[in-house]
Amino acid sequence: MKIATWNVNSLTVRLPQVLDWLAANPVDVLCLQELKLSDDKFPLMELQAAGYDSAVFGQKTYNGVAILSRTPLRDIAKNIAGFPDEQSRVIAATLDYPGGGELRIVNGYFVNGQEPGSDKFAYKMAWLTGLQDWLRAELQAHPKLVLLGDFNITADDRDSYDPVGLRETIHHTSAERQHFQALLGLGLSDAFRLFEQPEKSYSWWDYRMLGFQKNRGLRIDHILVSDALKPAVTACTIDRQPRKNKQPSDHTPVIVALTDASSPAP
DNA sequence: ATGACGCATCGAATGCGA
Repeated sequence: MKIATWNVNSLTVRLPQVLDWLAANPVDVLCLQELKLSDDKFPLMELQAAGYDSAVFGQKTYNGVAILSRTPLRDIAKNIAGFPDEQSRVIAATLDYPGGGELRIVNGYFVNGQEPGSDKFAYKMAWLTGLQDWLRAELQAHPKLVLLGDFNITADDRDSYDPVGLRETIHHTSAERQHFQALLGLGLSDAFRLFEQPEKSYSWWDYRMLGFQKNRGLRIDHILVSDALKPAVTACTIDRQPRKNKQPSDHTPVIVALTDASSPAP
């Protein structure tokens, strides 16, 4: 099965591209971030016609997340239990795992943080701590779990086009990277780094200054798989194609492939 | 240090993203 994440930067603008992408890439699950629309504006029917059930946690103007799935979603949870939040940043759901048992999907639009030392950065730190505490329990309840989305964190220097020039700036600070490592410490693995990857692989490029054309990007969209799922991961790739569209999102999809069998292939 | 680009907000200029 295949699971993907994509920050679409306004689903209103990007819906045609999402439908085109799903037609060309019929993944089982697609997690979206930055819907920038309220639940009543969510294109439920269009996605249903494309074969996807949706769990939605929208918000007007900012944030907003959704999980699209070819099979029914249940036990939908919104935001981080125990961390009161005005902003719609997390949605979780459970589905049947083709190999047996069930699979928990946790889709997050992590806080940007703007600038170290700012109030927004403090919010990012608190949010990350809240996420970690909640995920510990989620992993207990759901051993087969995928945490994915727009993390707004580069895991290490390989994830940045300019790790030296941008050292300790937003998305590059040690504080953020320590939080990323803490998530791995819960029993999660960065699926992308389980495989050999091209150098300078990124998932986001600034709209300005020909960022994409010059490949001045960051890898900040991640897919983390739990220990129970790790043996089943067969590939993790970034699809740069949608970034070449007219009127693209500044992010592009990341996809993970899992074997359908509950035990790894020989 | 600022702006560059795109999206959202009622109607223009500003906030925000990363």
